[in-house]
Amino acid sequence: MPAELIERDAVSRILAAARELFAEHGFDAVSMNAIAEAAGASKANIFHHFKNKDELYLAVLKTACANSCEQIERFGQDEGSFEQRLERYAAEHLNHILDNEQVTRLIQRDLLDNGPRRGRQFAEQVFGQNFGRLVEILREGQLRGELRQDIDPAQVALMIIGTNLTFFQAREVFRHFPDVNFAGSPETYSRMAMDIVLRGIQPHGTRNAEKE
Amino acid sequence: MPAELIERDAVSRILAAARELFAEHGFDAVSMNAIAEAAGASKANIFHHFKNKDELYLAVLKTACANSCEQIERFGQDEGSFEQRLERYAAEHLNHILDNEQVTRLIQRDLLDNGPRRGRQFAEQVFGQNFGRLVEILREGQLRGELRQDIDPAQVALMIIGTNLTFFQAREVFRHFPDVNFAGSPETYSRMAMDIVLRGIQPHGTRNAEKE
DNA sequence: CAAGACACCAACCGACCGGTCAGTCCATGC
DNA sequence: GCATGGACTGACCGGTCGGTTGGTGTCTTG
Repeated sequence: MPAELIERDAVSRILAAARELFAEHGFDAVSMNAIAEAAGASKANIFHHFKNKDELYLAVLKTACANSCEQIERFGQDEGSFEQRLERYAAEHLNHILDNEQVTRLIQRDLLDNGPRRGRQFAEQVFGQNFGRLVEILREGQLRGELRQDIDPAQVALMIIGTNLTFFQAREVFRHFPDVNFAGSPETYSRMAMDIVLRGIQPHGTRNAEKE
Repeated sequence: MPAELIERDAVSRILAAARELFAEHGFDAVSMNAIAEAAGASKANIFHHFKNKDELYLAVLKTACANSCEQIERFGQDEGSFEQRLERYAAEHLNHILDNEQVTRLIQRDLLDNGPRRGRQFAEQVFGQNFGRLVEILREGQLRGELRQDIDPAQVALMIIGTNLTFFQAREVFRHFPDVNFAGSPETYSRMAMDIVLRGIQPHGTRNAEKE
C-alpha cells in the first residue's frame, strides 16, 4: 500500500497521513512536519492546501465521517425478522468500527476533548447516525410488539453501541485477562451480547427464544 | 516532621494541577509551564520533585488509580440478593466514574494511546479491578443458579461497564438527541439498563422479575 | 556557628513548534 | 511567445517546548 500512497495526489496523501497520525497519537502530539514527511510533501505545501492545522484536522474528520456514515446507512437494512435485523446490526456495527480503527479512534479522541472544541459536530454526526438507525429498528419492533413496550429504545441502542465501543476500546487490555475468552473473537462477543439483550427486551410473556 | 509536610504540600499541589490538566487536555497538549502556573510553583521545582514529564504523568496516574481502586473495592459488597448486588454495583460504578470525572477521562485517554506506551498498567489495573469484582459477583450468582449457566460472566461484566463508560463518554453529545431522555439522569439510565440485563441473564424458565 | 541537605526559583538552553515568504516549476490559454 | 496562476519548495520567523544551570533562603545537625 505504500505504492498506492505515492501514486495518489498530494491532498489525499496529506489527508491519509494526517488521519493515520491523528488517530494514532492525537491532535497535539502530531506535528505538521511529521505529517509532511509521512505524506511525502513539504510542510509549506500542506499550508498551501489547508489554512492551518485545525482546518486540516477538520478536513480529516469530515472525510472520515462522510465515509463512515455512508457505510452505516446500510446497516441492518435487509429483510428479516426484528431479532435478525438487530443481531445483524450489532455485528455489522462491531465489524465496522474494527475495520475502520483509525476513524473510530479519531472520533473517540474527539469525544474526549469535549470542550467548546473543534470537530464536535462530526462526532455527533456519526454517533447520532448510529443511534438513529438503531432506534428506528427498535421502534419498529416495538410497534410490531416484538419487544417490550416499557423500555426505551434509546437505552437499548446505547447498550448495543456502548458494549461494541468498549469492546473496541479495551480489547487490547482484556486480552490478558484470564476471565475473558472472547477478546480475539468479535463474532463470539457480538453473538453473546445480543443473546442477552434480545432476551432482556422481549415482551414479558413470550418464550419464543428457546432454540434447541 | 514539618519538612515532609511542606514537601507533600507542594508535591500534592503539582499532582492535582497535573491531573486536572492531563485529564482535560491530554498529555501532549499540557506544558510543564502550564502545570507549574496552575500549581503555583516554578517549573524547575516540578523537575526537582519529578525526574521528567513522563514520570509526573505516571505519578498522577498512580495516585489517581490507587484512590479509584480503593473505592471500587467496596462496590456491591453489602448483603442482599444477587440481583440487588448487581444493580447496586452498576449504580455505584456509574456514580463513581461520574464523580471522578478527571480520573475516568485520564484512564480513557490512556487507553486510547495503546502503543508500547506509558501508563498502560494502571488502566489495566483499574479496568481489571472493576472487571474482577463484577465477574466475582456474577460467578457467585451463577453458582447459586440465579443466572443462566450458558452465559459468560465476563461478557455481562463488559456490558455493564461498557454501557456505563459510554454513558459517561457520550452524555454531553446525546444530551441534544431528541430520542434520549435519560442524558441528565444517570439513576434512570442505570435502572433501565440493569432491568434489561437482569432479564436477559435470568435462567431460562424463571419468571420472577415481574413487576410488583 | 559551620556544614550540609533540601525546597525552591529566575534565567537559560537547544530543539522543535505552527506558520510565512519569496521564489521555482509547469500546465493552460491567448 | 508569453502572461497567468496553481502546485510546490527550502529557508526562515517568533515563540514554546522539555529540561538544565547556578544560585538563594531555610532548616537540621554536629
